[in-house]
Amino acid sequence: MKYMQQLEDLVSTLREDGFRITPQRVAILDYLLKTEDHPSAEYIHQTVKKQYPMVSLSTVYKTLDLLREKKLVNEIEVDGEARFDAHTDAHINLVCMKCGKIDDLDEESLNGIQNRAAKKSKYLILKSSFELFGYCNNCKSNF
Amino acid sequence: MKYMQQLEDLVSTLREDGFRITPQRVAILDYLLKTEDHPSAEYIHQTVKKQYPMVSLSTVYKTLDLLREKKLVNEIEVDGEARFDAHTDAHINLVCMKCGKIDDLDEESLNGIQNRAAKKSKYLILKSSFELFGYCNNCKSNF
DNA sequence: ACTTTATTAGGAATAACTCCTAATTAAGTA
DNA sequence: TACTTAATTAGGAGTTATTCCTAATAAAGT
Repeated sequence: MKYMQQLEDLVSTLREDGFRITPQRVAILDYLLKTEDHPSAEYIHQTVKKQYPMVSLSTVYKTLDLLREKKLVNEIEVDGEARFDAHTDAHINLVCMKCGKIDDLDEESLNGIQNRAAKKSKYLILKSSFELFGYCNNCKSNF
Repeated sequence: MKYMQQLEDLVSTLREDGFRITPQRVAILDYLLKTEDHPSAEYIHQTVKKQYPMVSLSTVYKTLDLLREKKLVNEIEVDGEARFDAHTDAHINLVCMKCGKIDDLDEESLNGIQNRAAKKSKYLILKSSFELFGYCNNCKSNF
């Protein structure tokens, strides 16, 4: 399996940086690598608890902070809630305002736009976020 | 002044849709049209209170809801807080992670990207949000 | 001026997230 | 393998932006 390799790599990265490898951290990373969802912290907590009942919500938040800082996961804010995802290169997030799902869409031109914007504005860009909100193919039918 | 005309137009739009024109609503719209900032609800409240001391924070929120629904203002979420702006066509928001300011940058290609994404994904797109986070020209020097 | 009904003020409630601290445990060392 | 120590965790309390609730107010049509 591909994600097993990814998991090992990410764990090594953390270990090399002096972070401890705890079952909680591995479980969260493991879930994020496997899923296509863009789960919230709460949802990650509920899911990971099935395997590791003792994991606390505050540990989920702390772990997500760590993974975000190390750029191992991406965070977007939707409807007052953070949603996470292991897809870390620039892409478009399609957010369904009805069912709440988020789809990723690769778009090559984003990097160009980002570079041009950095040059024009003289900002030092550290992170980008491109979101389109609407109704997904399923949900738009029900109107 | 240009914004006076804009204000009259927006007020007419609201009135024609059957909404009442209250001093609170006018004050909030007026401020949003005049400013280059991307103020939070709290900041709008503080500012508008200087002119109309009796305006309440909950009215600010309700008015912003209304203006957002009517697409007269745009909302972006930054750092767990909503920020508002009367610039309603698709553009890039440059967010300084140090001083918190937000600059707008027009970018013609966004509409194309948006249309392509809609076609590919089969989403019905209702709103878009393009943000670049980093340090502005002033703040990046201090590192 | 009168009436109706949308709107407001103010505060209580909510929810996502952060902060705090004692207990635990990863991982280096002997 | 036992020991050490400092990072990490669990759990709950605290914070903060936002929403919700309701009696009082006022916009605007008659």
